[in-house]
This record gives sequence, structure tokens and C-alpha cells, in this order.
Amino acid sequence: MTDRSIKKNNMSPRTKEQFETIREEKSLHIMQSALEVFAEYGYANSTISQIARHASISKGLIYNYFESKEALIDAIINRGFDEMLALYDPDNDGVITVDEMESYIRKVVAILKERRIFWKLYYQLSMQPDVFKRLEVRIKEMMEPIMKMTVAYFESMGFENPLMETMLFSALMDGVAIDYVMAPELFPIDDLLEEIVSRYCKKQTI
Amino acid sequence: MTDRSIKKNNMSPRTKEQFETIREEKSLHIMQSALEVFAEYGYANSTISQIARHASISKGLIYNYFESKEALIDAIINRGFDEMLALYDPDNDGVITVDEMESYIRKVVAILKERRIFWKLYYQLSMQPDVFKRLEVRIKEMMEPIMKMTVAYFESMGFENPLMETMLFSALMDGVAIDYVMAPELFPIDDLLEEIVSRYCKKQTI
Amino acid sequence: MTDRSIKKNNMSPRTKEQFETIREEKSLHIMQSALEVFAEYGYANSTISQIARHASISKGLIYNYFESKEALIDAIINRGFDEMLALYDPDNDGVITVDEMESYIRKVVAILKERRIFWKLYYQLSMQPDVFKRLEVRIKEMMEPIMKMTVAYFESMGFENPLMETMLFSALMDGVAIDYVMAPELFPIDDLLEEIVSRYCKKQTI
Amino acid sequence: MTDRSIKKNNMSPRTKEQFETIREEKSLHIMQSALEVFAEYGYANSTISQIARHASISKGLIYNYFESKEALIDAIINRGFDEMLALYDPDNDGVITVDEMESYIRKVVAILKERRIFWKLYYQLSMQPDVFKRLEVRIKEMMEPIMKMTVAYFESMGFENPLMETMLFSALMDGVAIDYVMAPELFPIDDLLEEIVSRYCKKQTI
DNA sequence: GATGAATGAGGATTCATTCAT
DNA sequence: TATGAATGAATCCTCATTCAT
Repeated sequence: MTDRSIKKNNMSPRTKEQFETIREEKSLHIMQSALEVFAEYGYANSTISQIARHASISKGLIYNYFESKEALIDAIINRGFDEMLALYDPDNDGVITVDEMESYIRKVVAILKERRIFWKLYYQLSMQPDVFKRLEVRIKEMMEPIMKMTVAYFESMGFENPLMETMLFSALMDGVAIDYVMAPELFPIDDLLEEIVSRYCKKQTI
Repeated sequence: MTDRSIKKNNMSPRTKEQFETIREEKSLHIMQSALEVFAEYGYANSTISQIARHASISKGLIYNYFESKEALIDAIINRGFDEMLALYDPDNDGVITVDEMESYIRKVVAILKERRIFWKLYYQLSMQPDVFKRLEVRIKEMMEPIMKMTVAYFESMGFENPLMETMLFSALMDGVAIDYVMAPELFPIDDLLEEIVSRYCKKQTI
Repeated sequence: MTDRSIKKNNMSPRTKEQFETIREEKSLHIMQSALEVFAEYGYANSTISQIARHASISKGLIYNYFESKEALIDAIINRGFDEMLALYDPDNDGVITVDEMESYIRKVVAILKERRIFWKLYYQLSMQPDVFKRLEVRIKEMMEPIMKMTVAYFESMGFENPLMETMLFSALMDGVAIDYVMAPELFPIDDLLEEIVSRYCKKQTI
Repeated sequence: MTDRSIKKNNMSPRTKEQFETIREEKSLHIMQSALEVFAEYGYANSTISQIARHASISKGLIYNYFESKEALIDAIINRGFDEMLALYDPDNDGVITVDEMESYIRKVVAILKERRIFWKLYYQLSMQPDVFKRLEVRIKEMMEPIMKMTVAYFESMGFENPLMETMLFSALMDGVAIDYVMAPELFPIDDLLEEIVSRYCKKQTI
């Protein structure tokens, strides 16, 4: 009560901060709702009306926050990438240890599980030629350090052909991700995770 | 019957077989053109007009051969599946030898290379929830014998957990396929093929 | 006056007059901003948001002063007309002298130059059928005395067909106004003004 | 009857010529219908639906013939210009005689009367800043030879300041055109025409 | 008075599909 | 069989206007 009266102590307009908070929250809400709809029905099959309904807002409001349907999906994807980078952060310049590799693999799987819907949409879009073009640059930016790290890792592990090993490893991870994302209930990702870890991160003793 | 064949003789219109051949060819031509357009622009972004233009025919004619855009894509996919099955034909009920496994892997990659565009479209569609539903049954039908075969293979090879090995193997093959299909010029599929073969089909000698 | 300065001293609320002055000023500010936007982009292409931005106020505030976009443009036009009438004031009931005619012509041109933007908008709107209907009555009201005066003038000057002369004169003035308003830098209105004056207001001496 | 049976003698597709005829006719029909709607309600207030209804066709068909509403109005204006140029054709390089000037003035008025609706739309649009920009180049192209001719005429007629005379004359013609186009029933254009002719094309005899 | 988030009716445009020829 | 004109439902997007604060 007191709380409330403080908040609405007068009829003056909202402060800049209040507006910013609203924008931030609503923007996220729209992105989340859109993500769900896109992932469920596919980007092309989802309509702005559907998203608005799902988010319990009006169509027009979406355009108050995003220039277009395309800008909306771009924002969603970019935010997803940012989140992943924040979680992942591969700023290792030097040698990757076995432990670090294990940690990386586990992180990838954890993110996959936590944000499965996002990754479902991501894979859906990345197969779409036109969207792919828009994502290409960011994807390359993101993948490069990871690839480098992986090559370095396999080198340090004494593999004969680290580059090929990296490609095999990447393909495996891609395949695991897609198979899981498309049918999580059928895909025992945790078991596979352990297997992959034990296969790629066994500390070579003796 | 007789009546008909008599009529056909003067003014010599085409025979029934000729008609059918023409229909068949035209139908294939449309499917091929559509495949190319779909793969290039994505299914949803491709219009019937575009396909007609690409095939150098009229819009209307497409509807003479296919009920709808959906029927067209279904026909393309089914034909692709049929082709693959024809090439592959895994009717081995019994034990799979190492040679057979190698042959299988090589065949998959060969098909992938030969009909890359088709597979690009296939992966694109299979990520699309609505299309996926239509494909699901056929995919499962196709995959089941392959999965069975693979499990049997790993069993016969004495793997501890053949089912998991199969999933890892499938994920790897999926990943390889997707990575290749999306960026063939960057992906050294032939090298990887040899590596995979040597890894999974090494005759375990003592 | 005294009153006002007293009240201002103790944080006290503004007087009624102050409020009205503020309202009046803000209202004028909005009208001026809107005029500029309308003239630049055209009435239909201008949005309330644009006007608000141009006036550095919020959208909502505009509706605090004007019922609607239509009411806003009406207010602008009416104010422009009022200003013109105030400047012009053709309350001559009797005979118009040559000097009066000259003065009238000069005034029209002066107003045109001073408030070019307004007239640009005016011509823009008057060509728009729907807006024209709303303006029609006022325009006729304004034009009638001017027309009458002009007819009387040409009569008094001994023209054979004063009505036609009036129409020609009006058309000329209209044409000059439009040509100037649309491309002021290309149109030597001052030279033309002198020519028109010398042509229509030469005191016919013998 | 016979005629008809010839036309529909078989069920074969339309020939290229037939299609071209259809396109040409329908395109003109749409432009004419759109012109009427635009002139009546103003460009911005007219909807494609309205035009379609007025033309008794579907909305979609309009887009089969014109890329956009903008392209439609551009086509209308350009066609109007072309028609005028075809009628007018001022390829006089040398001296303009009094008769030619008279003929020109009469032609302008005749065109104005014949295609009043078009000119009403034209003036409406030319006041619209955005449309004006698109028309500007063509207008200048069209006006230049006319202006040149007029200057030459006034020069040859021994006027002191032919350039200013040309501007006055143009302004007068503009004013006449606009006044007539906006309210033809109130504007005695034929009388004015005679007056203008007699004023500007009197053969100066001694 | 002032703000800008929110609404929703309305308009331009697209495109699968039909149909007359 | 083959053509492309024609349809109209569906969709994106805009923007005047309202409203809570």
C-alpha cells in the first residue's frame, strides 16, 4: 500500500527511466514470444498477428519495438548469439588443456539444453538461404575462435591431422545438436555427452 | 479400345505411351526446376511464378501436373527419397560385414555429392516444423532399417554400447552431411570420408 | 501586470492569463511546426509523430491542443486566412482608386513572400478535393469582397468587360502566386510585381 | 455469329497478340479508372481497392499491370505528358509567327478542356512535394522548348523585356488552367481564351 | 500539462490457385 | 496441353488516436 502510493504519488508522467524499463522489458517479452512462435511454426509460417496474440499485445506494438518481422528475427538471433558468447567466452589464446576442452563441450551441451527452442529456430533459419546470408558474418566471427581453439587442442594432443580432426569434431557436435534439438525426447544427449567427453578428453596417460 | 486405337492412326496423334512419356518428362522437368528454385531461395520464398519462369513454362501448366505447391514439394522429396532407396537398398537382414559398412558410407557420401541441391532442400525442409510433420513418417520408415543395420553392425563388431555408438555415428553423418551441403567448397568431404571409413570400418585384426 | 509579478514571487500557481498565454504560445508553436512539416512532406505524408518530433514535444501533447490532425490543419489554414485578412482588410465599399489597387497588389505579394510556406501548403491543400470542400466556404467568403472590389475597380477604370478583366487579373495573380511559391528562387517576383503594378495601376492620363 | 465462331474456333490458348491486346487494353482501362478516382478523391485518399472497384476488377489485377500505387500514378502522368507532347509538338526552331502563337494558345486550352480530369490530377500532384520531385525532370524537359519559343516570340514582337513577358504570360496561362480545372463551370474559359488571343496575338498593324 | 506506450482499423502488396481461351 | 490474365484471402505494416502515469 505505502509502496504503491509512493509509486503513483502523483499524476506526473513517467520518468525516462520508467520508460526505458518498460521498453526493455516489453522488448524482451516480444522477442521471447516471437521466438516461441517462430520455433513452433517456422519463421515464414508465423504471422505478426500470431506473435502479437501469443504475447497478448497488439500487432502495432510489435512495430513500436521492431522495424519489421525481419528486424525482429535478427534481434532474436543476435541476442541468442550474445547470450551464448557471454556464457562461453573463449578468450584462450594459448594452449587448451584437456580440462578446458571438457568444460567447453559440457557448456555447449548445457546451453543447448537450456535454450533448446532458440537453437531449434537457429538451425531452422540457418538452412534458409536468405536468412543465412544475413547471419553469415556473425556466425563466422563466432566460429573462428572456437575452430582455432579446437585445432590448437588437437595439435597439442598430438593428433596427426588436427584440422581434419577439428572438422570431424565440429560435424559431430553439429549433428548432435541438430538431432537433439529436433527430437529431444528421443535423443539421449546426456549419455552421448559423457561418451564424447570420454572420447575426446581422455587424459592420455603413460 | 479398338475404337480408340483406330482413331489414333490417322492424323497420327501420339500414342498413349508417348503421352505418358511426355507427361513424365515434363513432370520431371518441373520438379527439377522447382528443386533448384526452392534450394536457392527457400521453399517459402519461392513462388510458383518463379518456378514457372525458371522452367520456361507457364504457371498454369504446373497445376496441370501438381495439385498444389505443397504437392509439388512432396513429390520432389518423395522422388528424392525413392532415388536414394533405389541406390542404397539396405535389405540386409542378417549380419553386416565391414565391407558392407564401408560401401554404405561411401554410397551415402556419393549420393550427397551427386544430389547436393536436393539434400540442401531436404535439410531446409526438415527443420521446418510443418513440413517435417509431413515427412516424418517416411523419414522414420527409411531410417529404421538403416538404424537397425547399424546397431547390428556395431554389435557384431563387439562395441560395448551399440545403440549409443549408432547415435554417435548417425549424428556424425548428419553433421557431415549438413556441413557439406551448406558450404561444399569449404568442406573437404572426401578426406573426411576416408577418415570415417578408416575409423569405423577398420577390420579389427589382432 | 503588477498583479502578475506579485503572484510569481511565491511559488504560487500561474494565473489564468498566464495559463492562457502559455497555451496560446504552445498552440502557435505546434501550428508553426506542423505547417513546416506539412509544407515539406505534404499533408497526407506527414505524420503526427513527425510533427511532434519537429516541435520537440510528444505526440500526446498535440492532442491536448488539437482534436485531430484535421482540426490541426484547419486551425493552420484558418489562422493563415485570418492573418491575411488582418493585413489586407478590404473594407472599401466605394470606389477603388488606382493607388488603392496598387497598394493591394503590393500587399498580396508582400504577404506571399512573408508567409511563403503557408501559401505553399495552402495551394497544396486547395488542390486536394476533400480538403478543398472544407475550405470552400471560407475561400468564397474571402474572395467575394476582393472580387467585387476588383470588378468595381475595372469598371471605374472604364474597362469594357470588367468581369472578364477581373478573371484574367485573378488568374494572373493566382499563376504568379503558385509559380513563386513552388520555385521562389527561379521566379523574379519583384520584377513581375512592378510590371503588374505598372500595367494595372497606371493612372490613365491623357 | 459467324464472327464469333471464328474467334473461338478452338480451345487453343490465346496467341501472343491476343495477350498483348488484352494487356494494352486492360492497362489503359486501369489507368483511366485510376485517373478518375485519383482526381476525384486525391491521390493519397484513393485506395487500390477503390480503384479496383471503380474499374470492376480485382485488387490483385492492378498489381499484375503496375508495380505499385506509385508506379500507377507515374504511368498515368507520363502517359498524359506523352499525349500532350504528341498533340502539341513544338519543334519550331525559328521564329514564331503570330498565327503560330495563336494556334498554340488555342491548343493548350483545347487540351485542357479535353483532358480536364488529367490536368486536375496533375496540378494536385505537382503541389505534392514528393511527387513533384519525381515529375520535376520531365516537367522541365517539357517546359523548356515552350519557354524558349515564347521568349523568341516576344522578342520577335519587339517586347522590351521578353523574358519577363514570358513569365507573366506563363503565370497567366497557369492561373487560367488552374482556375478552370478546379471549377470549370464557374470559369468562362472560352471567353478568356479569345481575350488572351486578342491580347497576345494581335497583328500589330499601324 | 506532458509523455510515449498501446491500440486497431485500414491500406498496400503478395501469391497460390482458378479459368477462359 | 498450354497460357497468363484474373481472383481474393492473407499478410505486413502504418498511423491517428487513446490512455495510464
